[in-house]
Amino acid sequence: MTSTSSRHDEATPEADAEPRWLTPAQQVHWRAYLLGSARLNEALTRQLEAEAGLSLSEYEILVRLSEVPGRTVRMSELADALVFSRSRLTHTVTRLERRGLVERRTCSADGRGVNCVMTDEGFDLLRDAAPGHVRAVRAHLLDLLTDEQFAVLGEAMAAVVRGPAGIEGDCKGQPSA
Amino acid sequence: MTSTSSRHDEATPEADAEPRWLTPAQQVHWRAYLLGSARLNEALTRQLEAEAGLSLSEYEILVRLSEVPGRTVRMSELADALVFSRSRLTHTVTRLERRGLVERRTCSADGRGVNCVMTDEGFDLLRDAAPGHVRAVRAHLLDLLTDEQFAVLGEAMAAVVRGPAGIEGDCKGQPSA
DNA sequence: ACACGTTGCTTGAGCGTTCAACCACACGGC
DNA sequence: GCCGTGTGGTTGAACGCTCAAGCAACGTGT
Repeated sequence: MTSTSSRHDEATPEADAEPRWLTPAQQVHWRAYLLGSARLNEALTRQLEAEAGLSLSEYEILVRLSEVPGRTVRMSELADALVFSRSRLTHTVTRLERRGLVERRTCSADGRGVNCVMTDEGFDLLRDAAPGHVRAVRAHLLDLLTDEQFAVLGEAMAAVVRGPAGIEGDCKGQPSA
Repeated sequence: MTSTSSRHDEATPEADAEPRWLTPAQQVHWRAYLLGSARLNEALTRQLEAEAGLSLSEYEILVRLSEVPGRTVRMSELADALVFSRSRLTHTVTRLERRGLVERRTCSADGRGVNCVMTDEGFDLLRDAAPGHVRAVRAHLLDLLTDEQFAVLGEAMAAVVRGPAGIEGDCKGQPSA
């Protein structure tokens, strides 16, 4: 998928300074990445859904909230930290709020701002959900890799996060938008 | 996100043979993975959408079709190869068909089967779309990594695809379902 | 004090994926 | 021949995300 190769249009004559296709080896790795990341995502999503009734996004929000004193974070900060669009965060928090895991509180000191506060229920749910999630991460990723491999993977993805060197259009902050 | 750490519940007394949390280093890598894969996906999705009006799923289907003689693949094979649910494939192919990029043809030799055939239009579109996609893959992934790193990444993800050693519940075939 | 642009968040429509039925054909036993 | 089971594929509702529009409060200039 998402290829990159072509049996129809081999290496083009134009100087191969900017190669049009991937080498076979690159293709194999690229496809492995696509497949693997899809599978991993799916496995974690299912596990969380089954054991805690949470989506990954919801889980990430709860985790973030649990990490700060007061379990309170402003919507915009939350969105930036998780690299969610504001709209996405609004929708997801609305769902969490309906379930009583989180509360909205208008921000003193800035009438526009909204603070997202984790309730005790939310905290308890996260506490119960976390071990299973960690187990899943281990089972589907960590335990399958050597420490070496995992470290390289982490560094590689960190490079991806940093993004292409000179870009202006789609670098950081809001998911490009 | 998706943590794995806890400032509230340190190492539990129970033999730490099965550690409950990730080490700080592991956390860093894990978060990098989550962020990076999200970003990469987004970048590629946007690029394809903008330049060819295709989603990644649609693109993958076209690629697969373009790779076989006759540009014809049975729905179920397509689903297995791409690791799409059957339903997802049906919907996506329906959209592609409406745009004239693909045709459905009932399968001789098995009345239930349906063959998915790429039209010339579909092929032309893919041909036009591919270079831009490859460029994006390079810009957002390949060019940011050393060959070493990319190779390790590929192998690591291949291990993920293979999955946990002894599982019966959710290994291959249909996305677990 | 007031208009203006900006920032923070929400809203609703549209789209793609999932899930749970569901139909249609194939293959086996009888 | 005819049921029953299994397989291939489709359908429609629910759900989550995106996008574009909207509203409300801040801040600045005049």
